[in-house]
Amino acid sequence: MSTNKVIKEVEVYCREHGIRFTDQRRMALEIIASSKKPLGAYDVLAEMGKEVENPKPTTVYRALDFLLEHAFIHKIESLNAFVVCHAGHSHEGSQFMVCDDCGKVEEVHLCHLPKDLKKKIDDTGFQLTRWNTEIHGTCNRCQP
Amino acid sequence: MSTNKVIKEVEVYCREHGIRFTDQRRMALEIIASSKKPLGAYDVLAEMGKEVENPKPTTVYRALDFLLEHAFIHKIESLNAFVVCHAGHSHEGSQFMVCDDCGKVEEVHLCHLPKDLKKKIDDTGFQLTRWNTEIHGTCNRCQP
DNA sequence: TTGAAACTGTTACAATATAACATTACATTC
DNA sequence: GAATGTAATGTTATATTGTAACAGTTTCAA
Repeated sequence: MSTNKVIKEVEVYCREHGIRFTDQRRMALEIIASSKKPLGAYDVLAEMGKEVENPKPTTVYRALDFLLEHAFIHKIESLNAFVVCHAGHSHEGSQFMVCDDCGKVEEVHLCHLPKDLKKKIDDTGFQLTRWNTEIHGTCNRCQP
Repeated sequence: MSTNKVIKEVEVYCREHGIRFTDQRRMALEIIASSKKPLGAYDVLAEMGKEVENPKPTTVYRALDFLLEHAFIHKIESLNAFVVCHAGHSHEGSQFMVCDDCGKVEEVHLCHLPKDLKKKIDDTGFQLTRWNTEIHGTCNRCQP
């Protein structure tokens, strides 16, 4: 999905939900959506620095928090890095394939937990709010 | 499982596999195994500081790297913290329930990926080496 | 017993993330 | 359109997490 399309969709979503999609937030999302690989917060910061004068970490983290909160982006915890969400719908869980060779990440859209895991969780009385699976390995293109 | 039992098992495993279970490694493992909650690297460092003179981050991270490599401990990526592994066998994937209230973490021992996810991965030609699922929510005890 | 590999010591620093408080913009109501 | 409350931003400083680089020591096996 093109960066423009992502931005447009988020724009619409925000308008419809009375959420403020400010310049900083838009800029951060554009940067992340344009990248082929997950970006760290300080990568985003550096990119923002090309457009505005001397942005601060706080600024970036605030924008990231906003984007995460509304699931416009996801955090890849094992990389401390962020990717745009292409799901087009909200979901409480995510799954990613992370290539340790080229660094690219692909989201797997099976937005559900396996039955036996769900059962085990329910059996313990655990009330889940969100979950995340990160699968490391080597992608198709990077194999010998 | 008691800390002592963990240590004993790891001792045996290391002896049988010709791996060196040094004092620093033992100390780090004892500290993590004794904790009811995941510990950050600097928590471990602080604990080590009670037993030896002024340990350094490098020391802790080396011990942690060793313990992770042999899967005696796991890293909870979303917390930057470490827990002992109670599986008693090696496994390429882990699943954790993380209580955002009390901070306790429980490992779920369903050491396999769901079929449909495995299929999707295989279909893309991705070669997986390891995976990790972190489930956040509220544990039984912390619910109203 | 010696040579290679693994482990440890030490110093410095890089990378990631947050706290605290002041200021500005925005939307609502009077 | 002025007053007011909330959300967003600006600014400074600092906390937390993690590595690099190189020297010294221990261990184990040939």
